[in-house]
Parts: sequence; C-alpha cells; structure tokens
Amino acid sequence: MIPVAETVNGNERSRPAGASERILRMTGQATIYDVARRAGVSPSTVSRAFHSPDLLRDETRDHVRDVARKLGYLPNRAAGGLRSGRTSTFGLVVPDVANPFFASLVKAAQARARSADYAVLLVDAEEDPRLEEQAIDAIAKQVDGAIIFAPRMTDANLRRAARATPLVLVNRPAGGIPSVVIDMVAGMREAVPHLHALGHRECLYLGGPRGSWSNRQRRTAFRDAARRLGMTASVAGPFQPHFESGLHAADHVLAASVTAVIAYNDLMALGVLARLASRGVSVPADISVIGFDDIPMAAMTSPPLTTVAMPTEAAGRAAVDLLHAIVNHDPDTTAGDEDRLKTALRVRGSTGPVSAPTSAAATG
Amino acid sequence: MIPVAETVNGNERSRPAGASERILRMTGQATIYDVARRAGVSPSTVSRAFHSPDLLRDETRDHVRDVARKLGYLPNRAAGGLRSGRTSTFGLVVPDVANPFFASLVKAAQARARSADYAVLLVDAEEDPRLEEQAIDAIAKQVDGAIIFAPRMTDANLRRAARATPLVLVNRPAGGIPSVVIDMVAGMREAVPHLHALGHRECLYLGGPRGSWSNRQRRTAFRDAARRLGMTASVAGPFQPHFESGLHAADHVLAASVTAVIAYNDLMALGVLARLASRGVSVPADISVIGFDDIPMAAMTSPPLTTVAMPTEAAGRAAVDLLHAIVNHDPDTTAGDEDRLKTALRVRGSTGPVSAPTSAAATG
DNA sequence: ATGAAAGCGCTAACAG
DNA sequence: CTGTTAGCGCTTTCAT
Repeated sequence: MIPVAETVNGNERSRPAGASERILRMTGQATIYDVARRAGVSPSTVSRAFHSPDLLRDETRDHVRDVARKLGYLPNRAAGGLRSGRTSTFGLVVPDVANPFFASLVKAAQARARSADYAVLLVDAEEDPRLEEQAIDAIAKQVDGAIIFAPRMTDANLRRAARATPLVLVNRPAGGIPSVVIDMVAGMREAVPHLHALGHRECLYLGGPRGSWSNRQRRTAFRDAARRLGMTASVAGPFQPHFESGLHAADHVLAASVTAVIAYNDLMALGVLARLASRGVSVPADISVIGFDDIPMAAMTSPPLTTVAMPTEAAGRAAVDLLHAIVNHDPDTTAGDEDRLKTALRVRGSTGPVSAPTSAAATG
Repeated sequence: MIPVAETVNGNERSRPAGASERILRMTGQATIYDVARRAGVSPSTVSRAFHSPDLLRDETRDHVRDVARKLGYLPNRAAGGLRSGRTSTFGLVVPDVANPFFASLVKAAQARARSADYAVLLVDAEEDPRLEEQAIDAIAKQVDGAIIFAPRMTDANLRRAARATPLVLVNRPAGGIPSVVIDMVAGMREAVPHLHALGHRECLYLGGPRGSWSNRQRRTAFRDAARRLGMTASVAGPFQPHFESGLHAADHVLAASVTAVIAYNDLMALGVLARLASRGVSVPADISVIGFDDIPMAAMTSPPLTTVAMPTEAAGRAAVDLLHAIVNHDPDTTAGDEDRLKTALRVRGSTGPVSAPTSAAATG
C-alpha cells in the first residue's frame, strides 16, 4: 500500500488534539487548525484574527490573516454557527422569483443582507401554499431568521412557523409576528377617484390569486372607494397574477362593458392591454387600465400604463432591517412591530376623460 | 436562585452524555436527543429513521417519526453537514436577480434543486465582478457546489474558486470547469440573415456589459454574419443590460442612421423601442429591432419585439443536474463537461422589408 | 436491528 | 494578549 499523503495542494494538514494520523479530506480544504499550525498559534487565535481582531496584537492578527490567505483558508460558517448559535444567514421565501415584483424585492433584500454580512437562503414557493410551509421548516435551523412573503399561508401555520425561527412577514400581517406591509389600500383610494375624475362611472377589479391577503385588501378597498363615489363596482377573478391571466381577463372586461379596469398587478394589466389592443379597443380612449406594482416595463407601453407604485425595494430593505434588529435584540424593536410603507398612484401619458358611462355590470 | 426549568414549551430537554444540567437553548428547539429520549431510543436511531429508514423496523421508524413530529423536531442540516460533509445546499450566483432573464433561470434552478432535496443559497452580484468573486468564497464552505453566472470573472479567478467547491458555470466556459452554455452564436446567425432577407443592409449591434463573455460572443457572431452577407455592420457600447440603456442607445441608432438594430438583450431592445416611438420613428417600418432573451414582456409591444429566444429555464435545470451529477460522482459525468443549449429566432408580428438602404455607418 | 462513542470545524468560556 | 478545553447537533463507524 502506498503511504498516506501528508500534503494536499502543498498545504500540510494535521490536527493537534487526540487525532493522530490526519489525512486529506474530500476537498483538500484548509481548516482553522491548518492555519493555526502554520502560523504557530492556537485555533482560537485564528478565530479571533477574523472575529475579534482588537483582542490581538496587530502583528499577530496580520500574520495569521496572511497565513490564512496563503493557505486559501475559507471559514466554515456552518461549523461556527453550530457553536455560536448564529448562522449569519437569513431565509427568504417568495411566491415567484420570476415575477418582477418579487424579483426586485429579493434583490433589495439580498443587497441589504449582504451589507450586514448575512447570506440569503432563497426559496421560491411556486405560488403553492404547501411549499411555503415546507420551506420554512426546511430552512428554519439553517438561518438566524426568515423573511416570509407567503400571501396564502394561514395565520395558524405562520405562528407555528414563527416558533421555529424568528420571522418577518411581508404584505401579510398575522397577529404578533413582525411584518412589513405595503399600504395598498391607500393606492386604491387614489386610483379609484382618479378614474372617477376622468369621468368613469363603471369599473371592474380583476382579482389576484385565491386566498391572497393582498388581493382581499385591494378588492375591499376597491369596493369601498367605488361605493363612496357612487360608481358601479364589479369584480372578477380570482386570477393567477400573470401576464397570461390578463390576456384572458380582458374578455371579462369587454363582457362587463365597463370603461375602467383596475388589475391586481401590472403583469395582468399588461396582459389586458395587449388583448384589448388586439381586439381593436383603444386605451385609454375606450377603456382605462390601472395596475399595481409599477414594474419598469409598465412605462413602455403606448400609452404607458398607469400604475400604483409599490415600494418593493424599500420593503425588501425594511424587512431585512427589521429581522436584523430582532435577531440582534436591538432595544428599539418590539415584537409585533409592523412597518408600513406607502404606495403612490403613478399616472403616465395621456388619460383623457371618457365620453359617457355605459350600462351597469354585474357585481361578482 | 430559582431552580433551572426542566421543560420548554412542554418538551423535556436533556442530553444523555457527560452534560448533566441541560437548560433551554435560545430558541427552545427540539434536538435529536430530545426525540431520542422521548422515543426511548438512541440518537442514531432517530437519525436513521429519517436517513436510512430501511435499517429500522417499520415499527421503530414510525414511532420515532411520530415522536419527532409531536415535538416539532426540525433537523439541523448544518450540523449534519459538518459530520457528513454534505450540506444539501447549492450556491447560485447571478449578476442581477431583477433581470427577468436571470430571474427565470433562478426560478428553474431553485425548483430543480428542491426536487433533488437541495436548498439554494442565492447571491446577487449586482453586476460587479468583485462581488462575484467574494460571493463564491463566502459561500464555498456552506454548499456542496455552486452554479456561477459570472460573465465578467477571469478564467484564473474562476479556476481558483473551483478549488474551493465544485462549480458549474453558466454561459461562461472556462477551461476544465463544467459549464452550461447557451449557444448564442446560432441565434445571431439566424437573426442577421433574417434582417438581410428583410432588405436591411446596414445594421448596428448594441453591446452589453464591458468584459462580458456573452457580449463578446454575440458581437463577434454579429460581425461575422453581417460580413458574410456583405452588410455594413457597426457596433456601439458597452451598455449596461438595462431598459434605461436602451433608451439612451436609441440615440446611437438614430445617429448611425441604420435600418436595423440587434440589442444585447431584450431589456435594451425594449428601451430602444420605447425611445424610438417617442421620437416618432416607426418600428419596424423605419427600423427593425431584435433583442436576445425573449422575456415574456417582449411579446406585448406593438408590434411585438422579434427576439432570439434563450432557453433560460432549461439552462437552469441543466446546471443543477450537472452539478448534482458532479457532487454525487455520477459515473456518466466527466469533469469539463459542457452542456450546450440552442437558441432560436422568434419572429413576431409584421416585419415587412424596408424600402432602401441608407448611407453607411461607422464601424466601432 | 439498535446503541455507544467519537468527532466534523469552529467558537467561547476560562485560565493564565 | 494568547492557549486550553469543551462542546454545538448531528452522522457514522464499530460493536453488539
């Protein structure tokens, strides 16, 4: 038999304690012990060189770091987390990363997490409430806390999940759990009067996913605002929050013979726009369309889509900040906190008033 | 002093070995020891109940699982990984999650990873090559391998990173490292002749990010294809691959007085479209525009944008499959493997030929 | 078919 | 300032 190799990639490998013959591990990686040995210090000193540099003489610190770099030492955070109880990782669960709305939230959250030196474990729940629940359980122990965008999970399940790891909910308040919510009601209260001012008297809300808290918020606010102005308000749905749903929903719009439409989100609104155009209906001359979210692409239809802008990036950052504060027991943060962010109607392009209201539409 | 609590959330907590007085931990979570004690078995049996169920009597397995569920036991994968060397987590590094192109890749990869029971650690590198490198180092030890979409990293750095953890590169071959590449050259070889057939004789390529491998591929293929057909080919750029860059780039298009434009990606192409429209230029009557990527929104401009469709979801899945095969030492996978996926020109809407070629444009 | 014991790589008391 | 020691929660030989 060939004698056991003593070096891997030129780096000596050994373990001081009881272990005598230490060989190469699967991935020839330098551990904290290798660095310690090579630098002629103890493992604790290596650890301190990175985590508590001020406890070390500058000289020692620099030397250790130098050796570490030479050996290509990369710390195993999971191992450290096991001991310290802190993984420096946040979970982030969203219904659909491919949806620009969530994508920008993910991006902002990721950036913010990084600047606080946290990694992000992402789960795309594929708009499936069961996956949302499973996801939280699956990652609970690997993270210091999680940001959950799960519009369809029940309060009970959310609370159960919150026992496994600190949670921050987004756009989905559930008693006692800290959350960041975007105030969509305010946006609806701008959008409906806007349509009214344009002369519309019959409007239709195209609903989002079944069971979605956001959708209930928007729908209720829509009905309230319309009723208050004496407008005829009808609703259709539920629809999946996708472009394709908008294409399909456009037929409901035409059937309902309304002059104004507010869609659950931009993707749907864009779908409506596209289908209406292919049906020869002119927007906004014949029908006005408003969508929520304000994704960048909404600006580029002609005329540009009027939207209710949701501060998604701010929401992503706020969620990370809140979670960070909770995990680190910042004094000025109480459990049950709820960050509330504002929406704003964003009117783009020409939106001339319509001629005259058409006949009433059924309320569903 | 108050005697130490023996139960947390109703679950007894204790540790068999040397540790005598075990108290509650920060998050009152059940460990494998709690389950073991409660089920009257050893920790190894609990572990086996989940990982090697066939080694146990059905009776034992069911009992243990039952107790585990009752106690709300969630395994700490990081701890297991420490021992077993497998974290069941993949890293995924992309330049920009908010870009629909990457978002759909992330989504597909995530879904595929989950179905193989892997978690995904996501890093958004913010189009910054330094962050790309740091990201890999930062997550190397927390993952079993990583999928890297880093168009700007150097081969040397990539190879260095590949020593830290198994890597699969996307759209960025680097000698020896397994990769999944989308064959953009083929797409360009369809797009340019398409424009030629439409009567165009002067075309402009709007370049992507500086240093991007993808961009070099597309640009070279563009020049070759145009030259072969005797077309006047010019290029502009580099541009950031965003909608806003397209708005700006549209001015180059008008200045170059070409009749056809191929943009680095859809986002830019849409920006060009928007700006041209606001300048009163009619597409495709005056100028033809083609973009790469084929994001869903590209279908909804009027007329719809002609695109070169990139199989992003397939790429995401392929990358995960390849990485999975490598990590698990599947026999039919060799290091240096390169999966190659095809693009396809997707012509949408009316694309009538132009009247006559304009004067030549400078080649840059 | 199950248990006992050792230890993954790291950090945190506690000593000096 | 630095070293020693003892685990974090889990998996895995090695014994039964």
